[in-house]
Amino acid sequence: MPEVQGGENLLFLTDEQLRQGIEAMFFAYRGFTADPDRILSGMAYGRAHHRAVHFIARAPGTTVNNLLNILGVTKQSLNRVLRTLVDDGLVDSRVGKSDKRERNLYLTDEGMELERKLSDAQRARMRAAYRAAGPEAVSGFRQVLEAMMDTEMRRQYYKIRDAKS
Amino acid sequence: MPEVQGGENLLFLTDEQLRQGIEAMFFAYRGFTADPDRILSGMAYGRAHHRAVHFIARAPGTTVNNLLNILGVTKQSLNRVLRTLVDDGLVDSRVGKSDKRERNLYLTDEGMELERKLSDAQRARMRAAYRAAGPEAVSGFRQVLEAMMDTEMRRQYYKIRDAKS
DNA sequence: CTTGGAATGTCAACAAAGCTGACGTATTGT
DNA sequence: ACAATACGTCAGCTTTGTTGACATTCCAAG
Repeated sequence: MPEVQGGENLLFLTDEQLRQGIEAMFFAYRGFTADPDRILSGMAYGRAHHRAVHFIARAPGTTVNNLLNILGVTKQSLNRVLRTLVDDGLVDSRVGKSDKRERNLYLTDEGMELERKLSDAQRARMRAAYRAAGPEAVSGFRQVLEAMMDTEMRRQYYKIRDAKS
Repeated sequence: MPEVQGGENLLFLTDEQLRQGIEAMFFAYRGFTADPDRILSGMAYGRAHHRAVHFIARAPGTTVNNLLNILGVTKQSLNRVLRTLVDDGLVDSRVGKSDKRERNLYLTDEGMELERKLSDAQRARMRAAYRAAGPEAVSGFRQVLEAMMDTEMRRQYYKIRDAKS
C-alpha cells in the first residue's frame, strides 16, 4: 500500500472530515448555549449578560478593560450590558484602589445567584456530554479546542485557567 | 486510597474541569468563526449568509423548510438572508418538481465561489487544529461535541453526515 | 505643577440578525 | 370543496454588535 499521506494516517484531515467537524461545532454550540438562553429569555437579559456575569464570577475584581479583552466587544457594547447589571444590583462596580481610573467588578449576592443558576444548567449539559464521551475523549476535545483558538484568546484562556490552580 | 468517586477516575467531571470546558468552547468558537467573519466583513454579508451558503452547498436542492430546521431560525429571518443571496445571484431558487409549493435551493457558480472561499478559510483553521491535536484527540473532540447537541440537532447532523457517505 | 495620554463613561446613530404576528398565494391532499 | 402545507412578505420590535465624538478623571513624565 503506497504511503500517499506521508507515512501517517491522515484520513481525519480529509475535507469531508473537516466539514463534519465544522458542522459538529455549529450544532454543538447551539446546544451549549441553549439552556442558559432558555433561562434568560423572559428575564430582561440575554447571552451578553451571561458572558459578563460568568467572567466576573470567574475573576472577581476584574477591570472593565480586562473584561473587554476577554469578551472581544467594544466598550460601548459591554457598557450597556454592565450598566443594566449594576443598576439591577447584580454587579458591584468599585473604584480601583491603586488606580482610581479603573473599576473593579464584583457580583452581588443576587448576581451570584443568577450566575449559579446559569452555570448549573450549562455545567449539567457539559457534565452529561463528558460522562457520555469519557475521560480520553474529553482530553481530545480540550486539545482540539485549544488549538482552534486565536493566539490572544488562548492566552486569555490559560490566564484564567491557571489562576484557578 | 478511598474510592470516593465510584471506582472510576471522574476528575474530569469536577466543576472546575467543566468550567474550563465551557470557557474552551467559548474561546474556540470565536476562533472558529473569525476567518469567515473577516472575509465577509466588507461584503454586504454576515455570518447568517455564511450558514445558509454552507448548508446549501452541503445539500444542494434542499428546501427552505429543511434549511429552516437545520438553522433553527424563523422563516422571516432566513428569508431576508435568502432573498439577498438570490437577488445577488449567489443562490438559485427553483420551484419544486414534484411539489410545486417547495423551492429547491442551489448555489450558482458565483455562490460556489464564495462558499469555497469561506470554506477554505474555515477548513484551514480546522485542519491546523486537527493536525496539532492528532487523530485520537479529533475522535474525542467529535464524541464530546455530538454528546453536547440537542437530540433534534444531532439527528440533523447525522442526516447530513450520512448523506455524504 | 502642568500637561499629555490612558481608562472610563456616555450620547447618538446605525447595522445585523434574531423574534412575533398577520396576511396572501399557490399547491396539495383528504 | 376545503383544510393544511410551503413559501413569501409587511410591519414592528429586541438584542447585541458597530463608529464616532466628547467629557471626566487620574497617573505620570517633563
